[in-house]
Amino acid sequence: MLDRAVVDALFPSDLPEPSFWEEQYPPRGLAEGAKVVRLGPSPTGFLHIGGLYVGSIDRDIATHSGGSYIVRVEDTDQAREVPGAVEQFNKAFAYFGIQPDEADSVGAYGPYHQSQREQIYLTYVRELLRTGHAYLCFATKEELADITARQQATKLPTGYYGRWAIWRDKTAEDVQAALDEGRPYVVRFRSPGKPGERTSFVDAIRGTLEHEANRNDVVILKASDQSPRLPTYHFAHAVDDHLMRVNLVIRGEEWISSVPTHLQLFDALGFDRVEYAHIAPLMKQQGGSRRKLSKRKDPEASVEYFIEAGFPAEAVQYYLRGLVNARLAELPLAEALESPINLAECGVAGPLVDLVKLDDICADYVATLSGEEIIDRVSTWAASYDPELVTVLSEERDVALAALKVERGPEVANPRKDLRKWSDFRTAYGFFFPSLFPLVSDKADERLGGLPPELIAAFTADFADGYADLEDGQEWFGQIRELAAKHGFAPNPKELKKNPDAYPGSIREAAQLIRVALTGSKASPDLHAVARTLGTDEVLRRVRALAG
RNA sequence: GGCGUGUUCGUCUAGUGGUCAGGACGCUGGACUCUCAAUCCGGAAACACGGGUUCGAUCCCCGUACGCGCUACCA
Repeated sequence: MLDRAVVDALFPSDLPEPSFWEEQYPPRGLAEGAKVVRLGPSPTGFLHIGGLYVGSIDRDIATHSGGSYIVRVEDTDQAREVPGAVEQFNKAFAYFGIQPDEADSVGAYGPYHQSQREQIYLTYVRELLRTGHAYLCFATKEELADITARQQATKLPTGYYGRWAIWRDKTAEDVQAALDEGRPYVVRFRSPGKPGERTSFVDAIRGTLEHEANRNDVVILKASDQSPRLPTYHFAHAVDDHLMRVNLVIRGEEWISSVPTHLQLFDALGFDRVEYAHIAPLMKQQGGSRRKLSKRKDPEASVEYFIEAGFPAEAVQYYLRGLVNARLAELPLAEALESPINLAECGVAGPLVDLVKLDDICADYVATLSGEEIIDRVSTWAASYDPELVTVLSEERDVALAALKVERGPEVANPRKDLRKWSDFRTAYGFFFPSLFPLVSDKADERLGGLPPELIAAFTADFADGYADLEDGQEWFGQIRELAAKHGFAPNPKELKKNPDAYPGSIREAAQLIRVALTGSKASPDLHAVARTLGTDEVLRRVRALAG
């Protein structure tokens, strides 16, 4: 063990003692059962959907227990940091309405960026060094690589432990000599783990878990020749979660294997242990098997994907909460968003993200919205992603409202479900706006179903010439019915089926001509309603374009 | 390799020592219908495998297989 004087000389002379930080960040005095939780995103790119997933669990637990939800940016790997990532995170969380109680400049337990907590970490590193729970390691990258290679060659567990921990028991003289040479070093934790020893701990989701005790002398403070001098995740977790008075750590299940290390660290530092809850990761189907959603390979792994496409935040939240607790998926949306998440009910296997199911949920959700609400939401989305649409919506709000009245609204028993996300609006309802509608004039257009051009021309011309803007739906459609008969279409699909060669098509195909002419689509809301909304002039303009 | 963790219809899952193993999405047949969507009625579809324990196991125990994770001065 190094002399205290030697240890202290490695640190700034004005570095505070642990008691200083303990007083600065006192216990919170919260009510019994209140959970203080935190999310620790790394600013290495866009927010992963898993971050949103765990963040919504954190937010929920903190809210329902009367605790606090902290976002602490874990930027200890400065090399991997991506500029602007933190802003992206904030934007993404804001979109989904998951706001922390403490983050950045808000909260008494900050700073909330690990890179700004150097002094705090150094205090505790010095403390571990003073008490012999940690030591200086001057091993080079080459030496470490060599150790790993030899361990692998002899099928030994890899790591810095036992006889492989070459600096663990060096004499004070050797350390001093290396120091005098100015060699860079890291600080390693002196693990108390014994060979064969096992530890167990309770996970709030999985119950009692057993694991080999940690024997690795993990690095707790990175290289001495870097500034700022930052800790590894393990050490930062112990120090930050203690000082921020976090009492429940909710994180991905990839951390389960590290818990024995974390427990040793908490003990060595004299901190009370925290409760853990390890969440199964969101998965992705890959051929016959499944794997973790990857930001690089899967666009839907990034929260950006959902924001850009304009998925309704509530629907995504609802879907995610249903994955967390299946019980919530059975509840109506509003109730499910209110009903508390229960950690004990969390699944232990990683669920597959099912975009098709999400679509279904979104369609159901949007169907409950009023036309006004939809226009507002679409406009908000389009402000960032479809500027032309914003202009159209604001200049022709009345048209948009009329369009969204067709087979929609509170008085309609079974509203249309053709809107899943805000970006669907243009394709589903864009045709209502003359400025967004390209006329259909090519009779060979595949949307017209391959009918003979002369027939198309004759039928549509006839329709336009005799068109009456009738109020009654049946009467209005009578026009198509009569013309269909006149031009030789079968009166109904069954008749056509019986005698396929006798007709060019059934009334379906005939109606479809008008539909495509008016909407440019093979699928649209009720034709009569569309025509009434468009107005006679516009109907004639569109039909005549096809008549040629 | 070692350690950990997981495995019920295609997917999300409910569930129990004796159940016709339930629901939802998707798929599919039909009804309705001018189309699409919606809606309604129906259908196919699962306890990973092998041993135990037991009168009986999807459920309890042990293996095996497979998936995932950790085994970094990444988190």
